[in-house]
Amino acid sequence: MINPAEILIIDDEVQMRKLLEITLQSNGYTVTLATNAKEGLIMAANHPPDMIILDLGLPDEDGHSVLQKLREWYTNPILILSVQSNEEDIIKALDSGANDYLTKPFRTGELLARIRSALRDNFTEEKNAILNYKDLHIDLALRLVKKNNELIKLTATEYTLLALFAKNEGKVLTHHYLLREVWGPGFMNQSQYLRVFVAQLRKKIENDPNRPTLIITESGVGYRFVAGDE
Amino acid sequence: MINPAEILIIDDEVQMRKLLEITLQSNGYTVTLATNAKEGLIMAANHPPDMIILDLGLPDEDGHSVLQKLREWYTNPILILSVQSNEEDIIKALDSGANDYLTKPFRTGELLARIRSALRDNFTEEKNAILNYKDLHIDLALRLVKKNNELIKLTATEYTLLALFAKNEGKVLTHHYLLREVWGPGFMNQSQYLRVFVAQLRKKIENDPNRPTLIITESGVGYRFVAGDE
DNA sequence: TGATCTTTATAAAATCTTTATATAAAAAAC
DNA sequence: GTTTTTTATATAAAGATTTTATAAAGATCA
Repeated sequence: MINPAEILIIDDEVQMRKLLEITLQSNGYTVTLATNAKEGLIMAANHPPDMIILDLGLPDEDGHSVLQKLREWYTNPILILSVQSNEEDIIKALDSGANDYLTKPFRTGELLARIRSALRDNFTEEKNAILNYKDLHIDLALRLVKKNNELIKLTATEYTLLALFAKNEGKVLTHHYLLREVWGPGFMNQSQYLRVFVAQLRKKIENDPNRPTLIITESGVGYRFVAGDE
Repeated sequence: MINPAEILIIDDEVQMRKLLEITLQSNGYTVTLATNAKEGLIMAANHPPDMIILDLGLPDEDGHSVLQKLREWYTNPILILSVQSNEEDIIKALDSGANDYLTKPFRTGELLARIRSALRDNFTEEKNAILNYKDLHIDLALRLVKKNNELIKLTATEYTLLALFAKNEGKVLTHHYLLREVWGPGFMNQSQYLRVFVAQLRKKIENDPNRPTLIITESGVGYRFVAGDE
């Protein structure tokens, strides 16, 4: 995961908070903690996390009420933790907008799996990367390239090549590597393809195609996409 | 609920099937039944439901394997039912793309609440939906399309395709994706269907079908529906 | 029967591949 | 160090191929 998901935990028990914090952090998540309903609502509002884990048994306010207040505006997943295992509580929580409901004590592995499941949809799409280099914008989700806010029309191959460059900003990519990734393993000695398509890309994205600043030639090796100025 | 959600149940036990069928039907869902893995996969492919309830203990194929095969193309919620309550099974299923996991015996009310929760996200989109692009109005609830306030007559397939485009405004949708969503996974290389129906749609919704501005061709990749000008 | 979907045929457009040639960079020779 | 030779790169443009658009005929379904 490139950007670790941020998870807000709202729970009043010290031990449970500690357990969750350690478990989630050691699995790569960024964790923020709230010890009661009021604090939790404020923290969620100030800096909306990617997911909330909410204990229903809070000292200062009924958990169901907290859930409802959150759902008035918060759209990311909410997972409920509770000692209550009676059906009414579960139904009420799920119908108030909770995405999942786990009863304490729970198994850590299962909790983590349910978190992954809940985050899966929201996370694959959202943080899907819009790359910005100088006046060049590459939206990988929309498959769109803009220069100075003007749409640039690229063919399928040109786009694949540019996206590959942009995802490896700063790195030298060898001819072999580029040919294999874009055209397939059977084309690894068709260096001429690469020259033709790099020239076409430069014509479309460079300010002065004769003096390229984005796609740099590394003679005898390959090409390098750079964002740094000059 | 205006259009009742269609739920496919894949379970080999007669009693369980009957219980689920009656419970779900009496709650307004449309239910289809499969008694084994093979049948379930075929039914899901032929007519993709809004949700699948999958029993992991099927006689003819391992449930985890069925889940993986479904997730290769099926994007709506999948809820797992199983007698297995061991952690490995739960984690494996959730990480393979299941949205929820319930162990038998389960409480009916909780099952229904979890179904509502799973369907909620997928279904709320459809309710609120009147999409306006330029002089084009698409009412997803009423299945109506207007251009310059005049009703446009679309066939079922044309409408499904246009609605899919409109829901993904700006994104490039690949041939495979469009064919799978509109015709089903068995039609993924019938690109000609797509060309025929895109041409028909353009004739009906574009100002100048020869110079389309709404449905843009991305040669070699797919099509893109755009609302932004030019 | 009439509407819709599927298939076939063909023209047009877009893209990819190849060729040719000019230019630039690196290596070798002096 | 300078010049020559060799090798690598850039680019336009022609040719080949693939992809797309569209009409229209045939099949299917209610």
